[in-house]
Order: sequence, then structure tokens, then C-alpha cells
Amino acid sequence: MTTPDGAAGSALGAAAARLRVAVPSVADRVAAELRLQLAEGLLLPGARLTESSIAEDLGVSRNTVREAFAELAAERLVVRHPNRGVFVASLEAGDIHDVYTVRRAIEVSAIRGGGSPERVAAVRAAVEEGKAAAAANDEEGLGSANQHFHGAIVALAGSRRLDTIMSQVLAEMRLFFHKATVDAHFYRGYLPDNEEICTALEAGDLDRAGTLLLAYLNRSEERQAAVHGE
Amino acid sequence: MTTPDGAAGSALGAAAARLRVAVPSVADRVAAELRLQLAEGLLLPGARLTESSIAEDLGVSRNTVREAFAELAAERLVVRHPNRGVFVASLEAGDIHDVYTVRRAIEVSAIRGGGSPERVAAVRAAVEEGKAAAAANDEEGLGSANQHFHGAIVALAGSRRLDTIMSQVLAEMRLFFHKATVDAHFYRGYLPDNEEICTALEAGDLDRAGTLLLAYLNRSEERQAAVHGE
DNA sequence: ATTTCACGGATTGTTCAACAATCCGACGAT
DNA sequence: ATCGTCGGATTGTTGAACAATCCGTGAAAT
Repeated sequence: MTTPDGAAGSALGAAAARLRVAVPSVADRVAAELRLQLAEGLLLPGARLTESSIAEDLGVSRNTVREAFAELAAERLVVRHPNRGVFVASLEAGDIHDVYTVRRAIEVSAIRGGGSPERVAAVRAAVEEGKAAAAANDEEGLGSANQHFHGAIVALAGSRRLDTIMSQVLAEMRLFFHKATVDAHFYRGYLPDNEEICTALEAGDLDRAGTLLLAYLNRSEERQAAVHGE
Repeated sequence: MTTPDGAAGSALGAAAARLRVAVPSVADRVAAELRLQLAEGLLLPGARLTESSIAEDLGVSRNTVREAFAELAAERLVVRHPNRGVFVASLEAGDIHDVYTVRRAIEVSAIRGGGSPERVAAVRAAVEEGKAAAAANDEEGLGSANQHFHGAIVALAGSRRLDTIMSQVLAEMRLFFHKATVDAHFYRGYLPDNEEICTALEAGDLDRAGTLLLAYLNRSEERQAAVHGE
């Protein structure tokens, strides 16, 4: 895990690197690691993240941790309390509605715009992924398939910005989904919805797909609000 | 225009402060200053921002400038080229379409949802602000009134997240609007549109308002694309 | 003359150590 | 029990240092 040092192909590798990846900075890798722990539910909402301990744990400087925090704060995964530290973000009742408002805006808009056959195929693939996970009784896989499904819907629009917005929203939701997924049947109920939405999309009935998706999101919000107290 | 510094009431003010503002960190202020220079067109797209010179200019540490850069990069106002520096973001043809895709999604969704009377009134206020600026031949005021108008539309949804997304998108657009505003009549043509949209909104005809807004955005994108070469 | 290569300067990436400012809890005084 | 004060801990910010990387320049080779 400590700097895999990928000494990949030189000629082509270097060219590709200059054009795209380069090497993720240390701060980026720290942020990625924290993002992972966040998603895994290792860091629960409200938990405090002290700079020094993380710096020591990951073997980096405190300043670098600070930069990573800035990244995560921009993604709303953590919140900074000035002079008090950063804490894992915790969504309250109002935030749930807020998040779903964003999702309704971008998901419905994306699906109403249709999309290239390849992108529609990606949506279909996510549906099948969900079905396979259900068959294997893989609850975790079901959850991620569901996220792939909604990510694929937004990807229909082919907008980099919408994609990153959506991925951030999904990351935010993963934060408190841990509480919801105690109910093993949580995602399973959504499978038929996804199937139906996807079918309408494939048939080119965008209006119907949009309406179905909207109804789905409203139901999902209700359910989340119920689970999340209040 | 320079930080109104509202030293509001003490008792209630202090309570509000503990809950919200505290004191903006130095990094935040640096970011704010750069944001300002960006919006004013003092820093043109593609320009390079060297850490040391900015640190010296503003009398802060290089590390602090770095944190400010992280903020701005998260807002897409600047881009980081690893080991090369940060540059003022410059939108290419593809980005214009991308930005408008986001705007179509969130603005149309927001207006279709209607909004409380106060929020609708805010939209109306922005329209009037535009008319006043037009009467005074204040091109700059016209531009900002237009942004207020669209900001108010998104605010109809009452979503913190949508608001920040929109404000970031608008900030991004200010970056290359400088090129467009050489045409003094640029915004003026949009006044009747805003008026019409607002009227439909006030009348509760949300469908019509949404359709008009969508058409407006499409036209605006076309125009931007035309102005912006390609 | 053109290409290649190596060098040097400049800037970024990262670390470290230090200090001021702030917050929190505990302890003690009233 | 309430209030103020103190001390420890953590953040905010700085400055300096060094490695890594990039870029342009100029020399060397073809």
C-alpha cells in the first residue's frame, strides 16, 4: 500500500502521464485513503479527525493532511469547525431533503435528455449487475449496483461537471447509508423500479422514464427520512 | 463592495457567529481576494499564479496560499498542473456546453418546482434590477442583475447544495464573460426573456416558465459558443 | 542546420519545527 | 451549584529547508 511505484512502460507511459494522470500528489492519496475509510463506514459521522494522528498514521506531514482535508471539505464529506477540528459530516433531516433535491434535478434532467446507445447500455448493465447481486444474496453488491445505476443515468448527459456533482452526492449518501443498510431488503425493493426505468429509457420513452425516476426518488427520500428518524 | 463587515447586534450577533461565521481563516481570505480578482477580470484565463509572488503580495505564507489554491481548484476557478503550477481556468468549447448542461438541469428543475412567494419576489426583484440598470445604461449592473436573476431562480428550490453549485457555475462563467461583454448589448437582449419568465412564474404557470427558461438557456449557449470562437 | 543531450535555474511538492490563537475540561473560589 | 481561572491539547500560520520536477538554454553530435 506504500507507494506502489509503478515503473510502467517508459515511452508510451510517459506520454500518457504528461497528458493525464501524472502522479497523484501525496495529499491526493491521503484524501483518497480517507475517502475510502469514509465509504467503508470505518469513520462514522460526527467522528473527529485530528491532524496529527492522521499525519502519523499515514506517515505524512501535518500540512499535507491539511490539504487533504481541504479536498474533503470541498466535497462536503467532512466539515471544518474553525479552531476545533474537522469532523466526519453527518446529515440531518434537512440535508436529506437537500440531497434529494439535487438528485431530482440532475438525474431527471439527464434521463429526459436521453443518451447515446453506449450510455444507455451502461444503464442496462447496472440493472443486470443489481439482479446478479440479488441472486447471489450480496447485499453490499446490491448497494453499489444501485449507485452504478444512478451514476449511469447522470452519465447519459455526458457532462463532466454533472458527473462529478453526482459522484459527490453519492459519496455523501454513502456516509449515512450505513445506518439504513441494516435492513437487508433495503435495496432489493428498488430492483423492479430500476428495471422499469431502464426499459422505458431503452424504448425511447423519455417522458415516462423521467416520471418513473422522479417517483422513485420521492419514495426513496421518504424512506430515508423515515429510517433517519425525524 | 469590499466586505461590508456587518458588525450587527451583539447579543444575537454573537450567538449567530458561534453558529456560523466565526472568523474567516487567512486562507479563506486569500481565496476570497483571488476570487475577487478573478471576477474583476484582473486575472485572465490561462494566466499563471505563482505561489511565492502571491504569498509575498498578500503578506502570507506560501503554505497558506497553497490552501487557498486548493479551495479555488475545488471550485474549478483554477486548474493545477502538477509540478507546473496553477493557472486561471479557461473554458473551451466543450466546457461551455458542459456548463450549460448543468444550468439547464438545475435551473429548469428549480423553476418547475415553483417556490414560496418571497422567493418568487426575489426573482421579480432581479428583473427590476435589470430594468433599472438598462435605464441607467449600466452594462456592468446589467450583467450582475442577470446573474442575480438566475441565482434567484435556483434559490426557488431552497436547497443549499443547489445554491452553491449554481454560484460556482456562475463564477466559472464570469471567467470568460469578459470576452463576451465587449458587446454592450449582450445582456440587454435578455431582459424581455427574464420578464416573460418571471411573469409566467408569478402566474403559477410553471410549465411555461420552465419551457421559456430552457429555450433561453439554449439560445444563450449558442450565442456564447459563437462568441467564443470555434 | 537540425536534432539530441545535458546542465542550471526556477518553481512546485513536502516536510519539519516553531509559535500564537483558540478551545475544552478540570480545578478551585465564591 | 455557579463562576472564573488555569493548563493542556489542537488548530492556524509561519518560515525555512530540501527533493523532485519542469523548462529553456546552449553545447555536442550527426
